[in-house]
Amino acid sequence: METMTRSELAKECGVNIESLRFYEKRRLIDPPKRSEVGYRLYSREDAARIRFIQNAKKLGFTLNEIMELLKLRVKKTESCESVLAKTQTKLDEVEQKIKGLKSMKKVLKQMIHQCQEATLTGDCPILCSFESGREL
Amino acid sequence: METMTRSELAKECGVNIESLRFYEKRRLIDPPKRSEVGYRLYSREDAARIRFIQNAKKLGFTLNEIMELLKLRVKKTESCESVLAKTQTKLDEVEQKIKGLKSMKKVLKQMIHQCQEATLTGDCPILCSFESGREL
DNA sequence: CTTGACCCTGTACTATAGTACAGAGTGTAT
DNA sequence: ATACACTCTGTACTATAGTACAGGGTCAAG
Repeated sequence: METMTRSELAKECGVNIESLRFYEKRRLIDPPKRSEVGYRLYSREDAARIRFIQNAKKLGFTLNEIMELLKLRVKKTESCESVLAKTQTKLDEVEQKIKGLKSMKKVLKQMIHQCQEATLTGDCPILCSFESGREL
Repeated sequence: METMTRSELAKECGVNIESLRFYEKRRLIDPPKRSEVGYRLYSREDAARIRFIQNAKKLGFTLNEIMELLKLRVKKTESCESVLAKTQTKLDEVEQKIKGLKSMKKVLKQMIHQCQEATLTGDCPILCSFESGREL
């Protein structure tokens, strides 16, 4: 089975080499197998997981939230209903985020439109139409 | 003109009272007017700005990014082209985030579907179909 | 057989975004 | 007039998410 060293994995995923140890400590990735002298040997799956973490981070999830997402992995020990409920909760969160971003997108487009029409009023469209919702 | 004290604004926007001072220091809000003895007097506009900051934070923007968003406010001193370009950049970022979240949404929906079909394979759909993109 | 590039552990430092607290002044309610 | 709730400033502490470094071991090339 193909394995990677720490620096290989770090390079492939574009993360700092120390972050791998950090994610291991934070239990976002399982402790990898070790070579005879104790070198970490990462698998393709570890690489996938690291990439997932990077992506989720860019989408504004915290490491704790990412852990929850990863734990949605279907474990035979857990009831289907429980996984279903948690997944639905995450789905709702994601949909809320999309909604918020779409509203921000609308405002930015509006600004571009206004700008192109050269109607420089000094008003701030971003504030004007994005301030509303208290809960996102 | 209607004004608010620090605690009133904090309560209205659901933020910690100290965060207001913090945002002022970080120049995310303008220093508010002061009463004769030096008490901060916030305007409706300050409240809108604080709500905007809260919303943008929930969408995964850092305070620096939020500052940039707020600076898109059309200033007469700045050329229309410059504002246009910056706004377009922000728009692209927002669209990338939406794309990423939609892909995550798809996976979560897939999981719910799989769960309902009771096909508990032990595979992790989240990892399987979200690992791919290196750049988001 | 040593030199350089890698690996190990533990610990310390950094940036971001708050949050809390001390010591002092203000404002009003009884 | 004195409690109490609020404000001010400055400074210190916290959590999150890394990032760097010291002191040591490993390994492959020359």
